[in-house]
Amino acid sequence: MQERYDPNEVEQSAQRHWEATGAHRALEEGAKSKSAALEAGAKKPKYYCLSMFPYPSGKLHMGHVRNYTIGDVITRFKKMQGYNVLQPMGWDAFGLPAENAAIANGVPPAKWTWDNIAYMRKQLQALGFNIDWQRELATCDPKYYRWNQWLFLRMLEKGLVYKKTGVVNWDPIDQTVLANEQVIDGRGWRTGALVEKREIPMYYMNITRYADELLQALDTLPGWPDRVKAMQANWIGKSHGVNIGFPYDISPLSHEGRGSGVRAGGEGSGDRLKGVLRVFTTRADTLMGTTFMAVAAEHPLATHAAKNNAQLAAFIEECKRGSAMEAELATQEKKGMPTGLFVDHPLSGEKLPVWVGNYVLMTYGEGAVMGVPGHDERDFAFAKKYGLPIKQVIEWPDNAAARTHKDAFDAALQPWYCDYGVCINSGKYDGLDFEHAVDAIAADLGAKGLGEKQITWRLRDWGISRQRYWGTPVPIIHCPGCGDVPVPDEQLPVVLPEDCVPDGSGNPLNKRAEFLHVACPKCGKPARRETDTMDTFVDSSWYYLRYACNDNDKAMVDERVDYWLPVDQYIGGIEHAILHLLYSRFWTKVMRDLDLVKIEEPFTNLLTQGMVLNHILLRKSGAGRVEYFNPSEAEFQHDAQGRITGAALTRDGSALEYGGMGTMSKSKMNGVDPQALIQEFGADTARLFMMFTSPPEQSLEWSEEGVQGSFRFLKRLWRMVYEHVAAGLSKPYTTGELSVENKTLRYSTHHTIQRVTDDYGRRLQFNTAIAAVMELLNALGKVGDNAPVARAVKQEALETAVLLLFPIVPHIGHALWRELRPGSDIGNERWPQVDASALVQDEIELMIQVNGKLRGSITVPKDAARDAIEKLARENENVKRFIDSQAVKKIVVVPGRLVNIVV
RNA sequence: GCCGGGAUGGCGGAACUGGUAGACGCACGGGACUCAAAAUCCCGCGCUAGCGAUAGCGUGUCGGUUCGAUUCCGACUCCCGGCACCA
Repeated sequence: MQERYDPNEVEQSAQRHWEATGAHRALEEGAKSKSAALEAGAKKPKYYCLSMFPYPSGKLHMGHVRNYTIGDVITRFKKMQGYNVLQPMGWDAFGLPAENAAIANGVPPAKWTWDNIAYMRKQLQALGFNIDWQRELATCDPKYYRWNQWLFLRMLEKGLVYKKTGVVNWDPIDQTVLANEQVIDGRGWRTGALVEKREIPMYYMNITRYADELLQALDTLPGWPDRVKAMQANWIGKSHGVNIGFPYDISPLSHEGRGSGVRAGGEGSGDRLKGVLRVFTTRADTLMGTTFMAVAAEHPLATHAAKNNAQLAAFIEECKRGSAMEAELATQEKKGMPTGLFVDHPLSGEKLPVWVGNYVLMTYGEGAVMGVPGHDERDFAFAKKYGLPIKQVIEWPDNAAARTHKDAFDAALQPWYCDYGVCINSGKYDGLDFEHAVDAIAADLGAKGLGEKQITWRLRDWGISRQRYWGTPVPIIHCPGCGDVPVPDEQLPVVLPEDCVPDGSGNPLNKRAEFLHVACPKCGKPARRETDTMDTFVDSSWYYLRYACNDNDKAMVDERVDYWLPVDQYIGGIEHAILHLLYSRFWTKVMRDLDLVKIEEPFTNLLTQGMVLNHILLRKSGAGRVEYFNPSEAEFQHDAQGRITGAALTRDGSALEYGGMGTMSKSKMNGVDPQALIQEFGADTARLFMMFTSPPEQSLEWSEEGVQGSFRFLKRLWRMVYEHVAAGLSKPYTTGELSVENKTLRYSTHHTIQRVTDDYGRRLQFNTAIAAVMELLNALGKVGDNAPVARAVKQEALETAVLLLFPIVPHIGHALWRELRPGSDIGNERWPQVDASALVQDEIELMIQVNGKLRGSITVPKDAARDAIEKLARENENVKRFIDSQAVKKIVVVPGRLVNIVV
């Protein structure tokens, strides 16, 4: 055995061995691997461990390394526990960055993407993951995306895909549609032109048809983090309320009332407009407090009123230009303008002015709200600003609990409140609580045909059309005679030409005659192919199914999907908590209803890993510009307590400002290249550092010293095995008399197995598992006894440490196991078992408290009686000082833990 | 604004079900080895007082429940993430 730990040699040798033995293949039969044969043919349970596939951006970043290491640790642990494990890998290969790269470098997105995939695959292989590479897939491969098209057509047949207009960001100079991220301060990122909103026809998937099921089924996912389920529930946004109609009969004569100074005009035109303005509200109990109506800028009534009112038209344009982002809507100043139109209150008949409000969303509910400034914060702000009346119609119920709450609220001096109470100033509804008031009001509205209870969803249908090149072509042909014709199945896939080079001005497919011009599948006459492509979330909505059968060119899925699915453990970033996971759940349910899969939900357990952070160093130059620097290029300065105060650029010593910790990103220049890390310390050190520095769900702070520490630990582990082996191998301990020292080490060994098994299997907390093994090795290093029995106990401890660490650092584990057990392969070893007899302790230590404060400890036999424990505790010298002459009121004994004497 | 998450030594973090706060590691200090350095090994390390035994204080702030609270409850402060065409 070599004395020095050489990660490079160890890792290459281990990887060659795994490659040669096919150690990472996943077979459906489950009984073909060597370790399974040891089980006398017993069929293994399957375990599907999946990490979210990467976008092939060029090279791996630390977030990938972390994500895939977590998955690999779980995979290898489960494998050792006797599961038939599948861990696949693939590429989320369509998307905007490839087009941006094409614009920048003139390289076709296809070439750029495939080159990136080749490089990143090498990087992943260098990390030693237990991945079955024969199942690899890339979503930009026609063999994959043809099934996007195929399922799209099935959904079209079922009415789950439909066409309607949608709003997009339009860059008038480049004549192209922009993603939100390409719009900066309302202008195109490349051209700087003011971006317009345009309505264009798009395809939508009817996810709202599944809204209720997607919401209900969250309760069937105990293995998902609560916060992810909360985010999804919130996103789906089911709310119970009442749809209320406010009738109007608009003629020029009705333009009276409030002196707004704005006239809707149209006098003499004589058109009367009759109808009903519909709103959705969850607070129908406040209907009698309505003092105005507010509609969205896109609302038909607003459009109508603006026809002859230039000022209003201008305001509407301003609103439309504004952001549709909820965060901005919620915090921006409430602005409005009266339309000059009035509607009738459905119950009181009172005339209510209709305003256009910038805080009303056309896309939610009916695009209009009833303004109840007495009991809604936004309405209140709006009414205050424009001098609209505020009417209180809810009073706190007459009970003490509510009154306290009310008083607290009044103390904040807010003249409105929106909590639930009983109706006042509401005529016949006075005295009714929320539920009864809503029922009564809904019934009365129903009798007049002006309202009914309704359930509204925040979730909207999923618009999948993208006016881009690098994506799955939508399999539709537009025929002047036959309309939109689906591409027949036998003509699939509609292959994307791979040699296009987008230049940023429009979709290059529109310039491809051979792609564009086709014969109509129905009538055979010249027709035009759809050039929109699909949202890349389509690609990622079902890739986890395809891993099971990526070689099937006859069907989207087959019976192997029934074997492997659902995914037992899914691992990925929290940033996908809503969209990707919701769309995947939706597709699973659609495929279930098409009899393609048998599962209800795709992912049984979900782990959302935290971000990888690093120091941010910056320098502000004159004109408000900020320049960022990579921490590896600087020396840090610390204060007396060791806190970072600043840094200096290594190359010229110039001062840099410290900007704290932030997510590794290109823009902040604080990324660390995993490749450099692997080259210097090896994959095992990288993996160990990632797993040791923080638990998977929390963010991870990069630290050069931390990496050094992980490397040092592996060197130490290597040396301990080396020294043990150099002194002659031993058989691991099985039976025989043990000294106290050896018994204690053996206790540590088995206690560590217990802790680590729980950390890997139940808690998914690897940092504490590693800490536990470190403790074991610390304990081992302290044993000086070298008699044969002691060496056997040490052999057992070392073997255990290597086995327990193997899922995290497989290469060194592979090498050390060969030394400890010449001729055997750790890849065939089972997870170590706890020997219960080793965990039996003769004596235990109990802490003694007096009035809850620690005052001493006693050591007692493990089965000591309560009386004896109390007696010993009271006799402790230090304890006596605190009891003094006071009477003991009570003694609490927590078995195995402590004694608390209360005086 | 809404929703979600978080706050523990100089730092990353541990304490799983209300029971020894600070495991493990990093940084730092001291020592051994060395001509010297690196590497490695050993010891110390929450704050304050004390030579020490030990004591007081201490888990963002304020209050509550309890024999006992980092953990449970109430109010608050600050930080981070998400909020519909990036993936």
